[in-house]
Amino acid sequence: MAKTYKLENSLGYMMGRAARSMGARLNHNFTKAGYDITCEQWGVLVNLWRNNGQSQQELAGTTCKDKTSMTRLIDGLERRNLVVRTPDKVDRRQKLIYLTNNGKKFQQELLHIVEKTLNEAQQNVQAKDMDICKKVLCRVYENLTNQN
Amino acid sequence: MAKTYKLENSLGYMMGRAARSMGARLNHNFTKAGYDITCEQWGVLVNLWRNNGQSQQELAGTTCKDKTSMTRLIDGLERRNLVVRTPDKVDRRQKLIYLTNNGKKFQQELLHIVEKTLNEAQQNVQAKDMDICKKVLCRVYENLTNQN
DNA sequence: TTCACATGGTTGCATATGCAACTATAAAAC
DNA sequence: GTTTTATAGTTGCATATGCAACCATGTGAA
Repeated sequence: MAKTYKLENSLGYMMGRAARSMGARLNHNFTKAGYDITCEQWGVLVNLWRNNGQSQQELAGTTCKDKTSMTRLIDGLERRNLVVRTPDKVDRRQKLIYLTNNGKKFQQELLHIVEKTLNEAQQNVQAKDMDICKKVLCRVYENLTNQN
Repeated sequence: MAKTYKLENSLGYMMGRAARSMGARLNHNFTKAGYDITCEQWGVLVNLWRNNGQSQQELAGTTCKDKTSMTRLIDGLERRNLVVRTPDKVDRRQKLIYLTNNGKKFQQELLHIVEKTLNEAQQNVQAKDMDICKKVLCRVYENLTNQN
């Protein structure tokens, strides 16, 4: 409270800046490797590779996004022929999202690009410091979502 | 490399999630207090409070944004009568951005909201862990901008 | 002096996000 | 069984971001 506020040293500024540079680098590495895909779309695909055929709400939950965002991410993935929407026969409100053959095919290559990008990002960072950083980020998220 | 990739434990995912929740909470707290302003616009205002009359490029530099983003942030700030664009008489390519009286007026109140939000975010986080987290975030940003 | 190049800013297009309002369907209440 | 309420998804509007193309102005070289 007594300390002067400095934007460049503010948590929000530093998180936003680092997250933005990370997403940009990943997008860049995808593009460079010839994949027309974004880092956010990647997050959806990861979930589907582990558990194919989820509803949009489930995907929104596991990727921590709004259902509106998910609608549009899936629009994009469908346009790229990576997933398809299938109406659920039991609950006809739901649409289940399935990977296409195209969407299944690139799993390993994309994973490799992601790991390469993570290595770029984590250069000269000690593993224990990274662990602490992740714990703090996780706590910050919890603090701000459990409406305190 | 040998470890399995888990999205929920991935640096990019955790940074993005925390940054997004932070921005959302700040926007929410601004709105709740009756201010029609966003967290990104706040970043520009902070810079102007410290140094009024910067060019758009300068502002883009200090807030780590693209000049296109800055054009549109300033569009928004101008619509809200918080800043004005003034053509520079020396270098007529530049436009210098000045706070209006309106933009100067709310500095203290907005700062108070930001500090309150930071306190919400940092609950139950030890100061030394937060320092480590910020150092890591800073390093990650550096790793990804100095095109390694 | 003129031409090439660099710089500051804007615009168009694409992606991403969130809120509010809407439609359709399901489930609960009566 | 009908009415009410909840849930899944979409759409419109607003903000934010980045790339490429563009215009205007400044600068340096021939």
